[in-house]
Amino acid sequence: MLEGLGRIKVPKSSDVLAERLKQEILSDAYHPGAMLPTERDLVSTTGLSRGSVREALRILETQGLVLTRAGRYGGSTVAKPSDDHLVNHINLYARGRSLPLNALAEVRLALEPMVAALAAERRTDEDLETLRAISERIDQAAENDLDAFLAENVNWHDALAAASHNDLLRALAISVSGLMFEASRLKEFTSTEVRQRVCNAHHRILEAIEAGDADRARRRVERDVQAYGRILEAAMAAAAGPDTADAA
Amino acid sequence: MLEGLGRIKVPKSSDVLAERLKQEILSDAYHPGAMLPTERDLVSTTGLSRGSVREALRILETQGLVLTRAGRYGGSTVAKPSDDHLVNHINLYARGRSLPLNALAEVRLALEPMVAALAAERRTDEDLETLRAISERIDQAAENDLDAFLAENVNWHDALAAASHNDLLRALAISVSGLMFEASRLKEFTSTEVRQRVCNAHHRILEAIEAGDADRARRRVERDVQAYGRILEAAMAAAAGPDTADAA
DNA sequence: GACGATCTTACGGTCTAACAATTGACTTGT
DNA sequence: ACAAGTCAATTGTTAGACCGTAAGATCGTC
Repeated sequence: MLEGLGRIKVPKSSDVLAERLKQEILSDAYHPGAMLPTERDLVSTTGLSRGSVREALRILETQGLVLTRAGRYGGSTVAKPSDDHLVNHINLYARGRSLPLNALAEVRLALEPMVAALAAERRTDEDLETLRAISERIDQAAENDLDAFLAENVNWHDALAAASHNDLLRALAISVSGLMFEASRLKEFTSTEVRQRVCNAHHRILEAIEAGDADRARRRVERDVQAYGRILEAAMAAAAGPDTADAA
Repeated sequence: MLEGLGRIKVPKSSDVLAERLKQEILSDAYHPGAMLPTERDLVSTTGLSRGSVREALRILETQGLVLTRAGRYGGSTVAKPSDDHLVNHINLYARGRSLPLNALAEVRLALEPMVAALAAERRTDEDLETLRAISERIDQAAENDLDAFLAENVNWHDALAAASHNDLLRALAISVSGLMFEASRLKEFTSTEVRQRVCNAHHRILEAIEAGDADRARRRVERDVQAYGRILEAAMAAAAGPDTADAA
């Protein structure tokens, strides 16, 4: 008998087409904004049906490689995968697998200090202005408006990540922070005291970034993230049941 | 005239269906492995055509939320997004935007030390065995077999990331390391001397992980990654043109 | 000549109806 | 007991038609 023959995988036609188009797109030849052939052209050149061609294009669209518009002079254009796309996929991964909170906390502890260090080195005047404005809004909301406080807190971390001027790092940091803040909102553990500590932490971090002191910014964020993780975990344990809190 | 009415966005039927199914899937009600309705059932319950239903399912499949099999008792089942899915999307983001090498290096510098620290704390005996075996194979391949060396090097970092026992961190680390090693292969800068240094670095890191010393593992990986980044960047600068090397 | 309304047309968006391929359970034969 | 063949429900794929959209082209009016 023939050996070394595993299960024979018969790929779907749309997968094959999507893969080939993907290689074309990534292979330098296509610059962002370039037009792909129309669906009907692809039908005639590939010999596939229009349904299969459309499924292939839908795959590429989901991957963020292509953008499709209707109407005359519409069609599919090559695109750069957006930050939002990457963030969405990371969120899907995390939510779909219901990752434990401590795993998220660990990743965040890896990313955010680096974000802060780079932000201290590279922040523009505009970055600083944005951060200061958000920081003020957070201070004002800390006392009475919980929703606004949480929303602005997310904005603050977004702005900080943007100031790092590293797109990939920014997307990863935003995703992970967002997931953790979502957990915070679910647990509603944010007491007035905690909010005050968050404000103070922001002030100290912003100060280091204004001074351009990368190491200080890194250390302060590291401490802040660790503290936040501990608080959240304690809140989770308490919510799960006080009698099991010491099991870990 | 009516004001406050921006551009009216008319969503595609398949997008709407995909979004609604996605919410259902993520909303606890569905556990991985559960069956979705058949395409024709979805057609009758939604009132859409089968083509639109299939496009929606293809979106979910690309997002890794669903797995579809043909044949009787086939259909779409709920799935957890796999590591491979996430790695692919990150790679698409990085390649599609042709991120600069230093951005990748920075992210790697954030992730890998944390990987090593967690690996030192959590590695099982099996993890150690795998790492030792790969390390030996790398040593053997370092002298003569460049392809094997590069391949085993990737394996080593995969195994290290796995030993951290943090799925998200592992997926992120694998992606970024993979992208950097790809760049290494393109530039073919790996001289015998560099390879020897890589081997030594691996030995020192493995030693710290065997000892369970998280801080030492973190510091050693940090130093290693920084050194690797500098070497790669120098090689890239040299390849781009010796006269522009000092411009940075 | 300028400009707004209308027409034209090339494209994606959607639907219907069918047939092919796949696959696991069921049945049958020995 | 087991192997081969049959069956049926499901996805995979195709063909053809029509609708909706949007931007250029044309025409009419001032």
